[in-house]
Amino acid sequence: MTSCDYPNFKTHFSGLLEQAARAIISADTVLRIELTRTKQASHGDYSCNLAMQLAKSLHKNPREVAGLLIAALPASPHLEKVEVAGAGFINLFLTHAAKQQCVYQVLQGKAAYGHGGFGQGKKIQVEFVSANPTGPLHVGHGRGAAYGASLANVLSAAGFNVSREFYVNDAGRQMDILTLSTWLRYLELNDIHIPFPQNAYQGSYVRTMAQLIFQAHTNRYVHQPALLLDGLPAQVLETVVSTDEHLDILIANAKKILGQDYAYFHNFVLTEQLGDCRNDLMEFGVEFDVWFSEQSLYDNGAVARTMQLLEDKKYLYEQDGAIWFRSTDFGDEKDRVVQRENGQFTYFASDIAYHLNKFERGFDQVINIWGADHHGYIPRVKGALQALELDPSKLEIALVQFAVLYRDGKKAPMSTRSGEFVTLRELREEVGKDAARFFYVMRKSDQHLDFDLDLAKSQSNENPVYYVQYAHARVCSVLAQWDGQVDELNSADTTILTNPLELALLQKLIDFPDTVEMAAREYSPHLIAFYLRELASEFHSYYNSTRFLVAEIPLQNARLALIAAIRQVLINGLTLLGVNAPDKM
RNA sequence: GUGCCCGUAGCUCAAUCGGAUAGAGCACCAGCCUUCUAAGCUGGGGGUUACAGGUUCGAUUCCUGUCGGGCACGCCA
Repeated sequence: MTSCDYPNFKTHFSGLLEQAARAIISADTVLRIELTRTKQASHGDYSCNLAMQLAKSLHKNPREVAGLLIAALPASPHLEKVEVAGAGFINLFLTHAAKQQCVYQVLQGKAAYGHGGFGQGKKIQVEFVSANPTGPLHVGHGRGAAYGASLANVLSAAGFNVSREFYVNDAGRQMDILTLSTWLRYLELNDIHIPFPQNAYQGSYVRTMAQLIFQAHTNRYVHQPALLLDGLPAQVLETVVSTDEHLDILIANAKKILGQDYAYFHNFVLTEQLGDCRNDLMEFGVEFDVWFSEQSLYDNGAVARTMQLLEDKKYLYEQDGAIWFRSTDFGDEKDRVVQRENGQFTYFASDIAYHLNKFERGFDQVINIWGADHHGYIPRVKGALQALELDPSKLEIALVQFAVLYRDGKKAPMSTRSGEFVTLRELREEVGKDAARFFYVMRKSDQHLDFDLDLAKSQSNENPVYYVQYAHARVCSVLAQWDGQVDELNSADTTILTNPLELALLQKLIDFPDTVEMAAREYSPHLIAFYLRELASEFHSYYNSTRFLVAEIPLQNARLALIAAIRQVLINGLTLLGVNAPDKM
């Protein structure tokens, strides 16, 4: 059987219902055919509420409309029967043959089963993580990484041409603070002790970087540290409290004192942190097509050009020595500074240039995955796009709530600056990549995630990923004990598969491509995780109720074909989530 | 204070742009291994979907208000 003989049933039945509807309504009526999978077997396999939608405009009751629609419904070889039920639902029943043939679709489709053409090859960019390279990734970044990577996989499977991008904030003040922090720690190693500002980077990795530089260069970068405190009020030496101004003075002094060597420190810490980040993500199964440098937007003049564009369109003005963008023209609460009094561009300025650059690259859709704490930033970015006469609807911003950590039943503190945080690397080492990846996408991304570290570390069966992986391992075990090749199962007679458990499993396999499409449409990879749990659950029930390796060869082959197909779909789904499917557990 | 998000079983969460009797997991109770992996299965109890109104054939979903929680309100990124 070829794929054109075997349709997507949702699409197939939607088409039939549309034809039926056209026969009883006027041509200009807008139709929205909604076909949903039923929850109860007695309601058939697919259900449609079209009759209820049309009842009002036709001045007939919904059940009567449903009757008319069914009467006008073209015949289909895949349709066992159609019924009117409840308030006017049209319930469609698939033939057993249609379900049974799905096994061949899966076994022949292999890794491609579930992939579809919903995306029509459109170019879509997913930008995610984009963490400041100022320290290790923590578990909050981990969620964005897991969500973004899974979403990108899902979109790709659904037929989009996906580009995964990491925006490297290598130009900002935070990098200067990290550079300063590292130099201060380096000076300490040379027995020069300058009070370490409270709001500088406290993490031990800063000392580690200082150590590396010290080991390679001893006191080469000591210079004149006494000048570092120039311009600082005397009392800062007496107190640990430090302000932004304090840091800015230290940074400016450090640049002056170090001269060319400042660039060495800056480059060293950037390279070190970015490399660490990249390795961390790679080990987490998260890879990017593009690492986009913020600094490059300054180096190639993009920021200046973008500011000039806004200036030409009269969206910029000067006040209090700074340059402001009129974001209130586009619904923002207040106008925003793009160039500070000291001449420095803000993060927002380069971000406008970055988004202009994204649009110039010709994506049909751009998705930014941000931590939910950045939601207030959305209106100004969308406003900037409008100011540049770009279509804001092409930019989708998916907010990911931070994971809230619990340790010993209490919230664990998480702050990059204070150094009190659980890193993504620690999490991976403790619970494993698979559990972490699955755990992260078990919840809808815009919901808070309570991450119980003790539970996640427990390596017990409470980790839901084991349940799905175990189903896969069980199929592998059975097939290993059978002395045949899976390819032989393509000729199995699946019409023997008629018990309710088997029919439900067959329907579940049919659902997979629809689930992938839905996950892509809704930017919701968690649907894949839920689907996999359900498929695994139905398989485990089947496993416990039915013996596969039986004497009757046709029956055995039919059952083995089914579980081989289940295994394939488990693999395909787990792959979308970046989770391994081990043969043995 | 203003804006955005959220409130579903004891706990953590689903519920396909408004659909049929609101579903899972964990926890709890009772069962199932001389048979392909018990990291499994079967059965059971558990709900006024925060609260009060509104919209309609139908509301966990949309609107208004109240209460409770989170986040954001920088010339940080």
